[in-house]
Amino acid sequence: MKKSPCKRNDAYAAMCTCRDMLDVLAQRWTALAIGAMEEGPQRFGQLRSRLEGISPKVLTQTLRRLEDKGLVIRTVYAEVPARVEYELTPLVRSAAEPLSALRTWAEMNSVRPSTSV
Amino acid sequence: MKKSPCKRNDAYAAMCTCRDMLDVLAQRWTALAIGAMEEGPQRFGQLRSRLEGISPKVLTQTLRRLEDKGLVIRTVYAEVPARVEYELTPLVRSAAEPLSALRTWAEMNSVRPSTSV
DNA sequence: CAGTATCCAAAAGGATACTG
DNA sequence: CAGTATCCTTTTGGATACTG
Repeated sequence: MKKSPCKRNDAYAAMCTCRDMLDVLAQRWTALAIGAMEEGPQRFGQLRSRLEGISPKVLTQTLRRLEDKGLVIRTVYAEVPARVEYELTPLVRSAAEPLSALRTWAEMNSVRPSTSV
Repeated sequence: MKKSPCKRNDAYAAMCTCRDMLDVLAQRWTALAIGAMEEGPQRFGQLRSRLEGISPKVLTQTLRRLEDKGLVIRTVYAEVPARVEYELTPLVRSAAEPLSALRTWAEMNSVRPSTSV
Protein backbone atom coordinates (compact mmCIF):
# COMPACT_ATOMS: atom_id res chain seq x y z
CA MET A 1 0.00 0.00 0.00
CA LYS A 2 1.20 3.48 -0.63
CA LYS A 3 -1.14 6.35 0.19
CA SER A 4 -4.48 6.48 1.88
CA PRO A 5 -7.18 8.06 -0.16
CA CYS A 6 -8.21 10.65 2.38
CA LYS A 7 -9.87 13.57 0.75
CA ARG A 8 -13.56 13.10 1.16
CA ASN A 9 -14.43 15.17 4.18
CA ASP A 10 -13.23 16.25 7.58
CA ALA A 11 -14.32 13.10 9.33
CA TYR A 12 -12.36 11.00 6.90
CA ALA A 13 -9.36 13.27 7.09
CA ALA A 14 -9.37 13.14 10.86
CA MET A 15 -9.58 9.41 10.73
CA CYS A 16 -6.57 9.36 8.48
CA THR A 17 -4.49 11.48 10.82
CA CYS A 18 -4.90 8.73 13.32
CA ARG A 19 -4.47 6.12 10.64
CA ASP A 20 -0.98 7.36 10.07
CA MET A 21 -0.16 6.46 13.65
CA LEU A 22 -1.90 3.14 13.24
CA ASP A 23 0.22 2.48 10.18
CA VAL A 24 3.34 2.68 12.27
CA LEU A 25 2.01 1.04 15.40
CA ALA A 26 0.56 -1.89 13.54
CA GLN A 27 3.80 -2.93 11.97
CA ARG A 28 5.02 -6.31 12.98
CA TRP A 29 7.45 -5.37 15.75
CA THR A 30 6.67 -1.77 16.56
CA ALA A 31 4.55 -2.26 19.64
CA LEU A 32 6.96 -4.83 21.00
CA ALA A 33 9.92 -2.55 20.35
CA ILE A 34 8.22 0.27 22.21
CA GLY A 35 7.50 -2.10 25.05
CA ALA A 36 11.13 -3.12 25.14
CA MET A 37 12.22 0.47 25.57
CA GLU A 38 9.73 1.39 28.21
CA GLU A 39 12.08 0.99 31.12
CA GLY A 40 14.79 3.09 29.58
CA PRO A 41 17.26 3.46 26.71
CA GLN A 42 18.28 0.28 24.98
CA ARG A 43 21.17 -0.61 22.77
CA PHE A 44 20.69 -2.20 19.38
CA GLY A 45 21.90 -5.54 20.62
CA GLN A 46 19.70 -5.40 23.69
CA LEU A 47 16.66 -4.81 21.57
CA ARG A 48 17.71 -7.57 19.29
CA SER A 49 17.79 -10.09 22.08
CA ARG A 50 14.67 -8.81 23.78
CA LEU A 51 12.78 -9.04 20.52
CA GLU A 52 13.55 -12.64 20.02
CA GLY A 53 13.42 -13.65 16.41
CA ILE A 54 13.78 -10.23 14.82
CA SER A 55 16.40 -9.88 12.12
CA PRO A 56 18.85 -6.99 12.21
CA LYS A 57 17.44 -5.61 9.01
CA VAL A 58 13.92 -5.55 10.30
CA LEU A 59 14.98 -4.13 13.63
CA THR A 60 16.71 -1.29 11.83
CA GLN A 61 13.62 -0.65 9.74
CA THR A 62 11.40 -0.64 12.78
CA LEU A 63 13.63 1.77 14.67
CA ARG A 64 14.03 4.07 11.67
CA ARG A 65 10.32 4.35 11.23
CA LEU A 66 9.86 5.18 14.87
CA GLU A 67 12.64 7.73 14.60
CA ASP A 68 11.04 9.30 11.53
CA LYS A 69 7.79 9.75 13.39
CA GLY A 70 9.57 11.36 16.32
CA LEU A 71 8.71 8.51 18.63
CA VAL A 72 12.26 7.39 19.32
CA ILE A 73 15.61 9.10 19.66
CA ARG A 74 18.79 7.49 18.46
CA THR A 75 22.01 8.46 20.18
CA VAL A 76 25.45 7.45 18.97
CA TYR A 77 28.27 7.46 21.48
CA ALA A 78 31.78 7.99 20.15
CA GLU A 79 33.23 4.92 21.73
CA VAL A 80 35.01 1.83 20.60
CA PRO A 81 33.27 -0.44 20.06
CA ALA A 82 30.38 1.61 18.82
CA ARG A 83 27.51 2.19 21.18
CA VAL A 84 24.10 3.31 20.05
CA GLU A 85 21.12 3.81 22.26
CA TYR A 86 17.48 4.13 21.46
CA GLU A 87 15.00 5.74 23.77
CA LEU A 88 11.39 6.69 23.68
CA THR A 89 10.50 10.34 23.33
CA PRO A 90 7.97 12.03 25.60
CA LEU A 91 5.73 12.01 22.55
CA VAL A 92 5.34 8.27 22.50
CA ARG A 93 4.95 8.17 26.24
CA SER A 94 2.04 10.56 25.95
CA ALA A 95 0.45 8.06 23.59
CA ALA A 96 0.45 5.48 26.33
CA GLU A 97 -2.89 6.58 27.65
CA PRO A 98 -4.90 6.41 24.41
CA LEU A 99 -3.18 3.16 23.52
CA SER A 100 -3.94 1.79 26.91
CA ALA A 101 -7.57 2.73 26.40
CA LEU A 102 -7.58 0.82 23.16
CA ARG A 103 -5.97 -2.15 24.80
CA THR A 104 -8.49 -2.12 27.61
CA TRP A 105 -11.24 -1.97 25.08
CA ALA A 106 -9.80 -4.93 23.19
CA GLU A 107 -9.53 -6.96 26.36
CA MET A 108 -12.94 -6.09 27.71
CA ASN A 109 -14.52 -7.04 24.47
CA SER A 110 -12.57 -10.21 24.03
CA VAL A 111 -11.38 -9.28 20.61
CA ARG A 112 -9.96 -12.62 19.70
CA PRO A 113 -6.27 -12.19 19.42
CA SER A 114 -4.82 -14.26 16.63
CA THR A 115 -1.43 -13.28 17.89
CA SER A 116 -0.89 -13.13 21.62
CA VAL A 117 0.60 -16.00 23.57
CA MET B 1 3.39 -10.97 8.10
CA LYS B 2 1.68 -13.83 9.77
CA LYS B 3 1.86 -14.11 13.52
CA SER B 4 3.14 -11.82 16.19
CA PRO B 5 5.68 -13.34 18.50
CA CYS B 6 3.88 -12.56 21.70
CA LYS B 7 4.90 -14.87 24.41
CA ARG B 8 7.42 -13.08 26.52
CA ASN B 9 5.43 -11.69 29.41
CA ASP B 10 2.12 -10.15 30.36
CA ALA B 11 3.00 -6.69 29.21
CA TYR B 12 3.91 -7.96 25.80
CA ALA B 13 0.86 -10.17 25.62
CA ALA B 14 -1.41 -7.30 26.53
CA MET B 15 0.25 -5.16 23.93
CA CYS B 16 -0.43 -7.81 21.36
CA THR B 17 -4.10 -8.00 22.22
CA CYS B 18 -4.31 -4.42 21.19
CA ARG B 19 -1.99 -5.05 18.28
CA ASP B 20 -4.49 -7.41 16.84
CA MET B 21 -6.97 -4.57 16.64
CA LEU B 22 -4.33 -2.34 15.18
CA ASP B 23 -3.65 -4.96 12.54
CA VAL B 24 -7.19 -4.70 11.31
CA LEU B 25 -7.64 -0.99 11.76
CA ALA B 26 -4.45 -0.12 9.95
CA GLN B 27 -5.37 -1.90 6.77
CA ARG B 28 -5.68 0.25 3.75
CA TRP B 29 -9.44 0.84 3.69
CA THR B 30 -10.65 -0.30 7.09
CA ALA B 31 -10.92 3.05 8.80
CA LEU B 32 -12.60 4.55 5.78
CA ALA B 33 -15.04 1.67 5.54
CA ILE B 34 -15.99 2.08 9.18
CA GLY B 35 -16.47 5.77 8.58
CA ALA B 36 -18.71 5.01 5.64
CA MET B 37 -20.97 2.88 7.81
CA GLU B 38 -21.21 5.25 10.70
CA GLU B 39 -24.55 6.70 9.75
CA GLY B 40 -26.17 3.34 9.27
CA PRO B 41 -26.22 0.10 7.30
CA GLN B 42 -24.77 0.24 3.84
CA ARG B 43 -25.07 -2.00 0.86
CA PHE B 44 -22.08 -3.38 -0.95
CA GLY B 45 -22.58 -1.05 -3.87
CA GLN B 46 -23.01 1.96 -1.63
CA LEU B 47 -19.76 1.25 0.10
CA ARG B 48 -18.12 0.75 -3.21
CA SER B 49 -19.09 4.18 -4.42
CA ARG B 50 -18.41 5.89 -1.11
CA LEU B 51 -14.95 4.36 -1.01
CA GLU B 52 -13.96 5.76 -4.31
CA GLY B 53 -11.24 3.72 -5.95
CA ILE B 54 -11.66 0.51 -4.03
CA SER B 55 -11.90 -2.67 -6.06
CA PRO B 56 -14.65 -5.19 -5.35
CA LYS B 57 -12.13 -7.79 -4.32
CA VAL B 58 -10.50 -5.53 -1.78
CA LEU B 59 -13.82 -4.29 -0.48
CA THR B 60 -14.86 -7.87 0.12
CA GLN B 61 -11.60 -8.59 1.91
CA THR B 62 -11.96 -5.52 4.07
CA LEU B 63 -15.53 -6.36 5.04
CA ARG B 64 -14.71 -10.01 5.73
CA ARG B 65 -11.93 -9.08 8.06
CA LEU B 66 -14.18 -6.70 9.93
CA GLU B 67 -16.82 -9.40 10.10
CA ASP B 68 -14.31 -11.93 11.42
CA LYS B 69 -13.39 -9.58 14.22
CA GLY B 70 -17.01 -9.03 15.12
CA LEU B 71 -16.89 -5.39 14.12
CA VAL B 72 -19.40 -5.60 11.32
CA ILE B 73 -22.53 -7.62 10.68
CA ARG B 74 -23.46 -8.80 7.24
CA THR B 75 -27.11 -9.34 6.47
CA VAL B 76 -28.41 -10.98 3.32
CA TYR B 77 -31.96 -10.25 2.29
CA ALA B 78 -33.75 -12.85 0.22
CA GLU B 79 -34.73 -10.51 -2.53
CA VAL B 80 -34.21 -10.27 -6.23
CA PRO B 81 -31.92 -8.71 -7.04
CA ALA B 82 -29.81 -9.67 -4.08
CA ARG B 83 -29.47 -7.19 -1.27
CA VAL B 84 -26.75 -7.32 1.31
CA GLU B 85 -26.23 -4.85 4.06
CA TYR B 86 -23.29 -4.21 6.28
CA GLU B 87 -23.56 -2.48 9.59
CA LEU B 88 -21.31 -1.69 12.48
CA THR B 89 -21.70 -3.67 15.66
CA PRO B 90 -21.95 -2.00 19.06
CA LEU B 91 -18.46 -3.38 19.59
CA VAL B 92 -16.87 -1.14 17.03
CA ARG B 93 -18.90 1.80 18.23
CA SER B 94 -17.50 1.27 21.69
CA ALA B 95 -14.05 1.56 20.18
CA ALA B 96 -14.84 5.07 19.07
CA GLU B 97 -13.70 6.58 22.34
CA PRO B 98 -10.24 5.03 22.56
CA LEU B 99 -9.73 5.65 18.88
CA SER B 100 -10.82 9.20 19.28
CA ALA B 101 -8.31 9.57 22.08
CA LEU B 102 -5.60 8.30 19.81
CA ARG B 103 -6.69 10.66 17.08
CA THR B 104 -6.69 13.60 19.43
CA TRP B 105 -3.25 12.64 20.56
CA ALA B 106 -2.03 12.45 16.97
CA GLU B 107 -3.45 15.85 16.17
CA MET B 108 -2.21 17.55 19.30
CA ASN B 109 1.24 16.28 18.68
CA SER B 110 1.26 17.11 15.01
CA VAL B 111 2.20 13.63 14.00
CA ARG B 112 2.89 14.34 10.39
CA PRO B 113 0.25 12.61 8.37
CA SER B 114 1.60 11.21 5.17
CA THR B 115 -1.91 10.45 4.15
CA SER B 116 -4.56 12.95 5.02
CA VAL B 117 -5.11 15.93 2.82
C1' DC C 1 -26.52 -6.57 -7.25
C1' DA C 2 -22.95 -8.65 -4.95
C1' DG C 3 -19.72 -10.60 -5.30
C1' DT C 4 -15.68 -14.42 -7.19
C1' DA C 5 -11.66 -15.64 -10.22
C1' DT C 6 -7.44 -14.49 -12.17
C1' DC C 7 -3.33 -12.29 -12.66
C1' DC C 8 -0.15 -8.78 -11.23
C1' DA C 9 2.55 -5.18 -8.46
C1' DA C 10 4.21 -3.37 -4.35
C1' DA C 11 5.23 -3.57 0.40
C1' DA C 12 6.52 -5.84 4.43
C1' DG C 13 8.93 -9.29 6.64
C1' DG C 14 12.77 -12.52 6.94
C1' DA C 15 17.42 -15.40 6.71
C1' DT C 16 22.02 -14.86 6.26
C1' DA C 17 26.53 -13.09 5.06
C1' DC C 18 29.37 -9.37 5.38
C1' DT C 19 31.53 -4.60 7.07
C1' DG C 20 33.22 0.03 9.39
C1' DC D 1 28.77 -3.60 18.21
C1' DA D 2 25.69 -1.92 15.05
C1' DG D 3 24.40 -2.18 11.48
C1' DT D 4 24.16 -2.87 5.64
C1' DA D 5 23.63 -5.84 1.47
C1' DT D 6 21.47 -9.41 -0.87
C1' DC D 7 18.06 -12.46 -1.98
C1' DC D 8 13.73 -14.53 -1.09
C1' DT D 9 8.73 -15.40 0.76
C1' DT D 10 4.46 -13.76 2.35
C1' DT D 11 1.00 -10.38 2.62
C1' DT D 12 -1.59 -6.74 0.92
C1' DG D 13 -3.56 -4.12 -2.49
C1' DG D 14 -5.25 -3.63 -7.20
C1' DA D 15 -7.32 -4.00 -12.21
C1' DT D 16 -10.45 -6.43 -14.75
C1' DA D 17 -13.45 -10.00 -16.43
C1' DC D 18 -16.91 -12.98 -15.29
C1' DT D 19 -21.12 -15.23 -12.58
C1' DG D 20 -25.37 -16.79 -9.53
